[in-house]
Amino acid sequence: MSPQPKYRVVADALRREITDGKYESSPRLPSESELSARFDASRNTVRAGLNLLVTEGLISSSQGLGYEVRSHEVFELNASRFENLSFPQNGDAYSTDVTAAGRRPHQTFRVEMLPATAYTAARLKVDAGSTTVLRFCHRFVDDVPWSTQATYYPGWLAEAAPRLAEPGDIAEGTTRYLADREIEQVGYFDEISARMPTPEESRLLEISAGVPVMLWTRTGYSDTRPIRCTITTFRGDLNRMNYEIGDLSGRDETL
Amino acid sequence: MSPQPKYRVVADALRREITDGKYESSPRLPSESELSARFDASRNTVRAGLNLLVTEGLISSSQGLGYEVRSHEVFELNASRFENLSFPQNGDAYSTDVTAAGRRPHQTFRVEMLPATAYTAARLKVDAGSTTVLRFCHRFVDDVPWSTQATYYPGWLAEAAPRLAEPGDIAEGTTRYLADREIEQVGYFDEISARMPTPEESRLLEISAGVPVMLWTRTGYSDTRPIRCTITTFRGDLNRMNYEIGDLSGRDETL
DNA sequence: TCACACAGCTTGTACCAACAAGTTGAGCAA
DNA sequence: TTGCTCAACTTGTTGGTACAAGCTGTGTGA
Repeated sequence: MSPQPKYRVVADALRREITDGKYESSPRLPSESELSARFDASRNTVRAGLNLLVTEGLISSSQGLGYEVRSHEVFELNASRFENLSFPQNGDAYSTDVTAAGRRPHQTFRVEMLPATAYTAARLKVDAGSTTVLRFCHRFVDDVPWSTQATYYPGWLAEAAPRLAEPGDIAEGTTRYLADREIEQVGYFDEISARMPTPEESRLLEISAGVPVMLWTRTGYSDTRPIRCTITTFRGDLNRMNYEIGDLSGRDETL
Repeated sequence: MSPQPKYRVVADALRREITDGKYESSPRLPSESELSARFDASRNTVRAGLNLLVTEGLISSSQGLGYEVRSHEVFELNASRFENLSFPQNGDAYSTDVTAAGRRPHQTFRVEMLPATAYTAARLKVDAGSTTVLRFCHRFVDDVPWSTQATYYPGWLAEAAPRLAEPGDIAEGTTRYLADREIEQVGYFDEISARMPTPEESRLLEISAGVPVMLWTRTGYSDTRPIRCTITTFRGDLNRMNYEIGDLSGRDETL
């Protein structure tokens, strides 16, 4: 027999109750002192158990209010819809998607000139430290922070298309603007990874403990070289990315 | 002035030192008692700060040894490579990929009959609770648990292709086996999400605190309906998924 | 030389105490 | 009725103590 630590017993019992649906009617958990009495454990031990569930993303706590079972509502994100002239994705896709879902979109926007990091330099095939243009979006759904999107353009492209580096919005969309300068995106390379958020990301996305972020890096190519690199950061618990590949005539959309 | 809690001060200072590369030569952090003296804080407070970094995935601890900065080594996973007759992916792709990377692959395998969950039923377009065949793989790289892969086949398909439900391996690969029975996969639909692991997943993948899992669900379709649903679970910190879309002649592979 | 015990380090678990700070509702005062 | 104060709850922070348990090197005994 290896006796489980008491705080794990607490966590396991509560996790079981949660997955069994005990808190579906009212998501509020018993208070620390109630649990302390129930499990004959000190408040610290109960807190250790609760903290385990928090880092698992199962519950969240707020001072003065107590612990609650977290509810997810997943947002679908179709990533294989090709971005091109007839189907621009820049910003508009986000607005239309969110509006279509009956939610209210909102975003802030800024433009910066930055030296390329190792990560962006490798993808844009420019020297690390060379100048890049960053167009940065902070997006909200119903005033809840949803994602950040940082698109980096290589310096040579900003010279050929100077409005990229200007602070204002580009009304016709960057894809169209670039195409008018004979730079067309014909393919892209997507990378997806997940990790725990940095403090900066936690702040921007208002992420509490136990929620990972998904990182989606899309490098866009002309027929000869990379022309942009978009890094999108999502809350992992609220988003699901989709790719459609091949012939999907056997699929109807009523998932 | 809003004075930061002391444990956050500890976490911020150590996080800063880590990102500045102070522990690159030797990943070992000072002991709790040393940090306690340095920050003039109790051991409990220092532990709270360290725990924050653990849940952020930055460090890990082991009893008797101390705290260490975690190192990542990312494994690339090309998901857009189409699985079909000329390019089967079943199991073989994993082995060849891992071997190509100079690592040693190893996997365990089992077959089960299971009632469909809401999740698999919706994707396979069968009734929840109806019988499905699960073919389950637990995969290791250099004896480190790497991923689990659960492929569910609908009951009607298992009747048409009985070897799916038999415990043994299918030497020619399931894709070929199904094609010989005139069931060909012509398209698939991928869904990717991230969350913190369940205790079961932590156990199977030997995941410590602060590491999310990536869930990759691939539903394969024949020209008329879904024929399988594969749910792959990865360690988020060790894997990156890639998709190539469109014309990538402008991309060379030396990323 | 070799094997084992043990001291001295590390983190893990568990308890106690006290106060700070956020939330809510009761109840009083205008 | 309206608005405010405040008590009573909640979790958050910080300190303390004690012992368990894992790891490593020293040194003793065979």
